[in-house]
Amino acid sequence: MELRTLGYFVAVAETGSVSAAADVVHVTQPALSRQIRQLETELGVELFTRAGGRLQLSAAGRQFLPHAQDVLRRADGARNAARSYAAGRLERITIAAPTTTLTDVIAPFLATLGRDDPMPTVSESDPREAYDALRHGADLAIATEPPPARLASTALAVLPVWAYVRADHQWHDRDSVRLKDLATETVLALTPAFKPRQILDRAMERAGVSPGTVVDCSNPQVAQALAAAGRGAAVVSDDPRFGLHPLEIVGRDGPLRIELFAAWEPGHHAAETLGELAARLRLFCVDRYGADVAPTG
Amino acid sequence: MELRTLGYFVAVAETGSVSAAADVVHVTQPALSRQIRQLETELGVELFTRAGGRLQLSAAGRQFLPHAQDVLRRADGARNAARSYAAGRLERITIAAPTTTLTDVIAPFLATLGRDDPMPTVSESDPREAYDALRHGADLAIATEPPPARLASTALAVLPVWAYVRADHQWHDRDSVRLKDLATETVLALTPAFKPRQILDRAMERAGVSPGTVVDCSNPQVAQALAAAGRGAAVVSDDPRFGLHPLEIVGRDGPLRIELFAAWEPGHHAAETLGELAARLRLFCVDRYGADVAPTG
DNA sequence: TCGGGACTATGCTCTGCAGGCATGGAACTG
DNA sequence: CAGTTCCATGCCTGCAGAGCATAGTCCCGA
Repeated sequence: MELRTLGYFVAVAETGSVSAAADVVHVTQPALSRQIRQLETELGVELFTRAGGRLQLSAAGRQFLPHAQDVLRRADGARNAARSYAAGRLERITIAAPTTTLTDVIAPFLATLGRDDPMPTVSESDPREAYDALRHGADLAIATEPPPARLASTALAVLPVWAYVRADHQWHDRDSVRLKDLATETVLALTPAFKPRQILDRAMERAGVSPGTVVDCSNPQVAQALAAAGRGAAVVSDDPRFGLHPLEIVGRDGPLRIELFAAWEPGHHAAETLGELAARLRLFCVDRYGADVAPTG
Repeated sequence: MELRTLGYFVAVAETGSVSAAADVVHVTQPALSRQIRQLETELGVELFTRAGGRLQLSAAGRQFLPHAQDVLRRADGARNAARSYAAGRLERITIAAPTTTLTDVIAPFLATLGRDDPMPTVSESDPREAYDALRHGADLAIATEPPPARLASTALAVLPVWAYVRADHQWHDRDSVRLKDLATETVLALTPAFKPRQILDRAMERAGVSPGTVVDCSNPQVAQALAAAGRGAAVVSDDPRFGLHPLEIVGRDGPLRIELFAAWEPGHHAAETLGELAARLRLFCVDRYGADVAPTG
């Protein structure tokens, strides 16, 4: 049973005769006649009754017909899908990103996608391995490391690393805090696996500031919750919760910032679409986070 | 693109290598390698990336994979369906019957079918052509004529032809009426296309009774409605409506009766199932109409 | 750095099957 | 009864698909 054979069967069933169907499928009547018989033998079912030199769809054939038509339709669908991939279309897109980026940036961005856009799937990835995800099912990778040169990429945004304190904190009327001042407060930092923590550590090291009390939080929400409880300053890059007051953290080279990049395989069949999507994501970041966008292309 | 080819693609995609897939689909690695390339050429899409001697599903391939799997699954479904037809199973059944039988007998019977029974479709047919319907899509035909010998068949029931009169009619305390008495009342009969009318006409002729006033009604409900309006006696075989009072009509050879038969093609792939269904329909008629069942097999 | 192993691609060959042509046979039609 | 229409069968051919042998490529470990 092959698609060709099924097509023959459907043609004969629909035209009502082998001769007529032969015209439709562009083979000769004898070839078609044989194929139909072979199909019947293979399936073990009489699809047609041969009453009086003519062919007539049998009861079994009537039941089988919709199955055959269905398979052919699906096959057509698959072919068309392939054609659309060849044309650079993307039906579904898998986006790999670290957790924080996923919830704060990607998720709200996905909400802006329209019906014509690919159906998105997201895959949480370790920030260090985000670009590797492109080799294992992801179409677009978002990460905080600059992507390797071999990938096509766009810089999406430069986001501040915030120090969040309670509204009644002594810093509640300030917009920013210097690193060495921050070191005097209990720092509710993330574990070193998180980018904001790495940035904080590096900035402290470069500024020669020795950290004061640091509490490792496994999760930005926890850090913020502790800050809301007045237990210190949460250093994260998330959006603020619990009515916390945000402060920029000023280091030796200016405010602490975390970069965001989108990257994809340049050989991806829909590389163009991916580029457009990345550009839209960048604009989305501009809208959402103001002018803090990297000019790099 | 054939089912075989799609199977090859899925095997390679799922095993992750041509060599491994070759074992699965029982062809040699070179043959498989070529088939995959041909499929890619035909579809115009790179399904795999050939990075470093190894094959890796490309983004387009990842999108295409579910399509291919779907087609294969459906094809399997079709094959299984065919197998079940070969085993005499029936997924859907089309029952042809005249209108009255359809609403009064078949419809309530269908309500008793279970989930394992075939999904029924009914087709209203002219009583004279019911058996011809077997040649044009019907699996089971119900009719009032005895079926031709070449068909497999069962007698289902013998139903009375009723004379329905209003509850305040002069006959309201009688169970039956004789033909010649009926001829003194206005007879609300069906058009001659309906079996009850034919039976009435033949019985009158045989009894040598000349009919009195006869009103042709195109439809049993109309006849009953007129009877309910006190315009005469409705002669039909339907169930009573409007609280009408039923009378058996006694002719020369006893009460007027209408027979009901089920017939099907003896060569039908599910002839056995059809026979069982007909037997159940017969039992259903017993339950519904009492002992008025023909003993014929 | 080199050799072995694992994998894919390609050249060559062969076989089986699909399809074409010619023809026979059956049934309906006028 | 001849003509037409349709399906089946025999025979032949060409091609696609599959096998075998082998070359090329990459990775890994000694």
